[in-house]
Amino acid sequence: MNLWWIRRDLRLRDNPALASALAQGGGVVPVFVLDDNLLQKPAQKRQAFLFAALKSLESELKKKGSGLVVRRGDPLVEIPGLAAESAATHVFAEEDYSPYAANRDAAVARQVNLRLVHGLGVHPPPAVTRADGKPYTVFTPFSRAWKALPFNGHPLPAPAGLPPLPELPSIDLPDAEAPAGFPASEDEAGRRLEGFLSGLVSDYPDDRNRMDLEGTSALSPYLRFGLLSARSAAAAALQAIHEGSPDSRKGAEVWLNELIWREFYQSILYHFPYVLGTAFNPAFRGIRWSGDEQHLRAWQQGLTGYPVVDAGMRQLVQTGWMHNRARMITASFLVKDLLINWQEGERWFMRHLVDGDPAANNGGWQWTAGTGTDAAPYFRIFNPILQGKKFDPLGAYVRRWLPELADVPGRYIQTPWEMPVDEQRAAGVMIGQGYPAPIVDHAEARQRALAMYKGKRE
DNA sequence: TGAAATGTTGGGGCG
DNA sequence: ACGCCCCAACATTTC
Repeated sequence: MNLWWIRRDLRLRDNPALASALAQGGGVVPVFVLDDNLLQKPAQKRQAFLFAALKSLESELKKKGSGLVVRRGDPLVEIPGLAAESAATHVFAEEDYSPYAANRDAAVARQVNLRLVHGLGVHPPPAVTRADGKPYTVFTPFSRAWKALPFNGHPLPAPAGLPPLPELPSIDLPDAEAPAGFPASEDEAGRRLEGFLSGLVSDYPDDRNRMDLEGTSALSPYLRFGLLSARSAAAAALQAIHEGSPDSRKGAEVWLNELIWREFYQSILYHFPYVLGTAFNPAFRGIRWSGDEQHLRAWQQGLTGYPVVDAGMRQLVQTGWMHNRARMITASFLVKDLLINWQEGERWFMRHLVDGDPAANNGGWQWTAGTGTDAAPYFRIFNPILQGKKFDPLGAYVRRWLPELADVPGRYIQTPWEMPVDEQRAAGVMIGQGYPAPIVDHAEARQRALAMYKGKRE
């Protein structure tokens, strides 16, 4: 008997861990451990997505003649325990590169015959390194090396049937509904991928930045929990690049780059696990960040007075997802305008994002803060007003998430504090009451940030 | 995957 | 006709 220990590979298609367990012969027990260490962390929407996805996976497993064993507790106890109960000789699992996962797996491997199989990304981190074996710390050369590696582009099919599941104790999955807008099934992930690559992708290079449109693939939660494999996504992108129309070819090229960014940050976390605790670049470790609790709370609640920032933050808390452009704008605002430690933002995002992934989230925050690999230069400071005008030209995104500004005329939608009082009255919102005045002046904040960072540089 | 400050150019109004 | 000024539009530099 073998265990297929499921962690963030909730799929039957293109699942190398499952395929290896099947190839081993002698039967497979699919198991998921509800890890108390992880479930303690506040991340309601993400957990709801996970539970719903598990429910869906369980029913797919049953259709194939198997089932799912669910345990709750510490994997260091539960996995060896189940291996003993089921007389399993091997435990197969998809390798996960976060420090927590790596330590957990090393500890489990001391007790059972654990076979870690690569499947989280397209290429395992050690495969994408420089000629001297050292990791890349700049994206462009990393992506060049990534693209140069052989990739056959043929994801594994789902197994036609599975060996029956022996009688084993299992607990019920927690009841949870997937967050609105993200039905949690492998089929849904496949449909989205196909739909995206046959439609939206041709306008992706421009539309992906438009916060008022749905121009992105919205696949992040599915990739996060492996309802869709990175290999399947990359294979489909490459197919569009080779066979699509000129527009969809270009779009797929840009989108593939986003997949590579994901893998770049996985590789960074693999090679430099300390980034979860401190700045990648030592020059920026001594910064004295602001401890202004009111500013932090205003940012978290979407009450900064800058409409695009607030729209993004409310979209996050209400839906568990935020448009990528808005992620950059809100992150820049926390770090550069409020001078609050990027780690506060990292934590808040992890708490609310359905797609929250330590590697990508940390990479994104350190990029914004200018403290990371291939980071934005410290003087790159987003102007929330200009960003709003450029990427939400009609103000539709702002109005959608800030109902109190619904009737503000277009010329003031990114700068409502400039509205004359009679216009405020006409729009049904008084600045300072129904919607806050800006909590900082962006021009002043920019000067403060430049001075602060300049002092810290080298 | 930035924005502001500064520099340059050229058309048009005007005496 | 000509020179001057203003300023929009674009380019380059700087943070």
